[in-house]
Amino acid sequence: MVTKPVPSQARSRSRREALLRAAIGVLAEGGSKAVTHRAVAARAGVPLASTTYYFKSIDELTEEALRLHVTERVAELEALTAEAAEGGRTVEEIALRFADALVGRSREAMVAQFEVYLEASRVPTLREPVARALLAFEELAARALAALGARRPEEAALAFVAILDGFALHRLARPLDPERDAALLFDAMASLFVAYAMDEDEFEMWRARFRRPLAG
Amino acid sequence: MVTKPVPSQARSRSRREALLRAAIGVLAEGGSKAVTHRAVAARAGVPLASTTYYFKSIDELTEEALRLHVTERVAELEALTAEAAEGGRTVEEIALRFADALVGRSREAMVAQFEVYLEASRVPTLREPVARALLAFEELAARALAALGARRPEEAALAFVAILDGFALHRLARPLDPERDAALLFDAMASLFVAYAMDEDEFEMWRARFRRPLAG
DNA sequence: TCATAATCCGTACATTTGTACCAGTAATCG
DNA sequence: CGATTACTGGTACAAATGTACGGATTATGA
Repeated sequence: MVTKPVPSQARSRSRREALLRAAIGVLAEGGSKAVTHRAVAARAGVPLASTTYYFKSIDELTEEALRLHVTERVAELEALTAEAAEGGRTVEEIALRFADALVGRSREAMVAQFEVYLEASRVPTLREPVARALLAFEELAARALAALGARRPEEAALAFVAILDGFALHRLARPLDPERDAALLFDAMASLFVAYAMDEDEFEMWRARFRRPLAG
Repeated sequence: MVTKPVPSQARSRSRREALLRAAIGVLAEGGSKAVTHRAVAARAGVPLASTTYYFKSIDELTEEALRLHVTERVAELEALTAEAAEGGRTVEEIALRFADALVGRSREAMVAQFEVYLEASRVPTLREPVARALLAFEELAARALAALGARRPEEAALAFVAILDGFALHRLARPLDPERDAALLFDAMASLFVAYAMDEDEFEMWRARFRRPLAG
């Protein structure tokens, strides 16, 4: 049994998946130190031995769970991208949908996503799916920005995704009033829209104001 | 020995601190599951028993290490805030210093900071120092923005800190070319500056462009 | 200087955890 | 239907880990 094949029986496949989802849940609740065979098995409602039957080690289980999580994220986002491309919506609407898809998830899902980011900085195998996920996020933003004639839409897209993740991370670390938080995020997104929609000359003109020294 | 007092001897205090710093290092390298008594003691170069002598449990050790980390961060930032308030600098210079202080740290320090954010979403004791740290970051940004006559400087500051942390998080998860990354971040910060420096009316005028529907 | 408290550190031990084992059951395929 | 394979799940056990213990050493203060 050098490499474990994908289970052939339906019930078995669903068990395997249940284990992966349980692992995400445990991770979000208690952090990576809480992800043990026993905790995952208990949450998935399967016997302990199932975990070692389906996965070579606990690390492999965790890693595959994280991969599944980002892969599903990408699929969602790709569906949304296709929908946005149909046209007939305002940028603001798209921005809201976009923010919601990226950052309007359950606390659990957001914690898991950020755990993936951090884990990717340590585990090379996770970098590729994480990079794909970020790219999918950015592509959606870039598409909307390009349709608007924004300056450097691909680069602006990086800024959008960054500010969304930044807000989400801060919200986890320091919860604010949800309505205020949403309003602030929306305002920040609108601001980015405005600045990136200018052409280079216009932008440079505004920017010159910030090259002057400040009075203390 | 219900509560452990602060050590009275100098050597002892420095050992205790060495343990806390070692814990941060271990955490950044291997995640929270790597933070064990033995790993921390080995990294700090002290015997295993020191860890239980100074700390009631491994969780307490971890938590205090994280608290120390954010507290030091706040102190750095407060020093920088004072320096920025002296005047005679351009906003761009301040922005660069600000970005550097927040996000230009070692990979290790950044990973640790984000681990704190996630841990704060689970451990209530961490919320207060994390909130103080975020506030310190935001205050520095708000001060510069206010000096510039920016619209709603406190709210704009939230956006700045969010975009900085977002970029930093993405950089960890998916390293880009460092020069390109820095240029993108700088451009994004400049864009936010521009948008938040407009007055409400001007901003609304620009924003109207984004209320129109998009062509697919 | 002496007594008392603080600190040190090797070691022991119970608990938790990862992982292997294997007898049994269910599915699959010829 | 029979045999072969896939899966199940209880249990065992070695390794890692958290934590306690207690005697040796060092600082502190009267």
